[in-house]
Amino acid sequence: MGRHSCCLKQKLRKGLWSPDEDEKLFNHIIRFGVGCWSSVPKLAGLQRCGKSCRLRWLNYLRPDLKRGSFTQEEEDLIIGLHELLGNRWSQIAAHLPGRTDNEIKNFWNSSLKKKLKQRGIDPTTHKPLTHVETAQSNHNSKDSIHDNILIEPFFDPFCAVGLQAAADQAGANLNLQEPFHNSFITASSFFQYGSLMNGTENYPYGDSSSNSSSWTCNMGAELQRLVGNEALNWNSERKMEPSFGAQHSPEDFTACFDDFI
DNA sequence: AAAGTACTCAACCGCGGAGTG
DNA sequence: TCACTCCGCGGTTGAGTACTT
Repeated sequence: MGRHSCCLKQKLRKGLWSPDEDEKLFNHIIRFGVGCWSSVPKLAGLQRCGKSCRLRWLNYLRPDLKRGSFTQEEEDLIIGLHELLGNRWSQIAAHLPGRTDNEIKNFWNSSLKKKLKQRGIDPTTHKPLTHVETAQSNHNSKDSIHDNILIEPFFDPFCAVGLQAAADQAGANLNLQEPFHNSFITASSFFQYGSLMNGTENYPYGDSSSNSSSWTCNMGAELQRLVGNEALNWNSERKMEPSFGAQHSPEDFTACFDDFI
């Protein structure tokens, strides 16, 4: 097995993506879709391997990404799903529209694990820690001052995403996320939401005024509904569909894209 | 103000599974 | 069945930034 063959080639760039590279990749996928990831770098004129392009697209450039800090509802959902699914980040992400597995994984490792320890809960087993472990955890941990800091997008190909982040920051119930999604779905049918959206479109997302505690009270039943047989039948696991399908025309996307800029 | 420490998050790495010839 | 390629996932790393001393 070993290293991916595309990474063995010389002169491939690594590290952070430049805005120019982002633009090339974004424009290429707008026009032609993904197709074969291994051919994307060459066709897009990038000195990157296909894996790198895929990761950049999925974690940053995808227009359906939700930006900004995690809401209390999302936080509760992640904790509940983690209890059921463990470190299956892609499956957890499938239940959080607009969030990536990488984003959730980072959030879990940097913030949620500590929060659970502070509450006396073992983040691995979700069971109460021993008194010694709890005391140790409380002694070593501090409240993260970043918990309420909004992550501002640097390069946001869709300004609506930034608007949603602003709404989140202000705590206003502007619910920009929904029209954002609906426009993509109804105006162009461009995205293949597949399992990502099925069964999740009725979430109380975007309703920042909703009562967090009451939502949490219903979380057990909600999780059962969401996860359903997945938690019990690992053989039936679903995978996220690619965001782009070859059947969509560039014009569809461009028209849709223009609505948002 | 400077140095040290802690934290975040984008990106990479390595592995396993699926598909194909 | 085997060899190979490609894709996707989870774990890990390291640069940049924020915070503390």
